[in-house]
Amino acid sequence: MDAFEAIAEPNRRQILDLLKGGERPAGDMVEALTISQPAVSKHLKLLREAGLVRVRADGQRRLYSLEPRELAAVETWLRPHLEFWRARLDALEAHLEQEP
Amino acid sequence: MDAFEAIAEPNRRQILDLLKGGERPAGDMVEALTISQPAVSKHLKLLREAGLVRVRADGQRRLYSLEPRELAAVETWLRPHLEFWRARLDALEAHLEQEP
DNA sequence: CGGCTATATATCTCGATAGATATATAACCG
DNA sequence: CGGTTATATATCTATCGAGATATATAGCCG
Repeated sequence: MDAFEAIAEPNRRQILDLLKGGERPAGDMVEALTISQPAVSKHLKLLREAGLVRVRADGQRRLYSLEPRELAAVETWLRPHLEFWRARLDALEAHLEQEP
Repeated sequence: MDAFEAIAEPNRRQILDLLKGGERPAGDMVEALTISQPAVSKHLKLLREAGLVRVRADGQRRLYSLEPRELAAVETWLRPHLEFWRARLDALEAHLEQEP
């Protein structure tokens, strides 16, 4: 599963949002989400395989953290579109200023 | 279907990429992609419903163009993550410069 | 009108995904 | 060791998404 599919799922985006605050044990995600522990574990596995998070063991806990490399790939696709959009907005503004 | 799910599909990303070049008839997308005409039509419908493209009729053709409003929602989610990433890269660079 | 072109919709099938419950693994603690 | 906690895996089910083929709609042209 690629990064685009990975971030298409709301629970997974929420996990990534939590990890913006720094490294966190899997249990934190289970608490924060409204789905079962195994479901969270499965999402974490997908995020790992998509290269969006890293894990390290800490006793019986697993500490997850962001691995932003693959998110950058999303941005690489998205950026030209945002630029296209900004260009159109700029053109619109210029037009409006022409006839105020 | 929201914008995140919409851009998760490669054929749909390719359609959006084509439309960066400006308004285009549905037939152009059918030519460019390797899937059937009805499959393309279905993707176009999804993109319309997701608010990512607009259509207008031109005789028997339908002209599609980008509607970037919803893509901005993706950026809104993505941007803080990219900033998190940049902060870490900057920290790494600073560290490397410390010991050259 | 009749045929042709462009596009959309209907229907079906297959594979993938998300979830749940049950169970396994494995580290810690007494 | 035995129990407890934290997390992962197995299995099953229901739903969904993407594709194909077949068909409908609708505008154009002679």
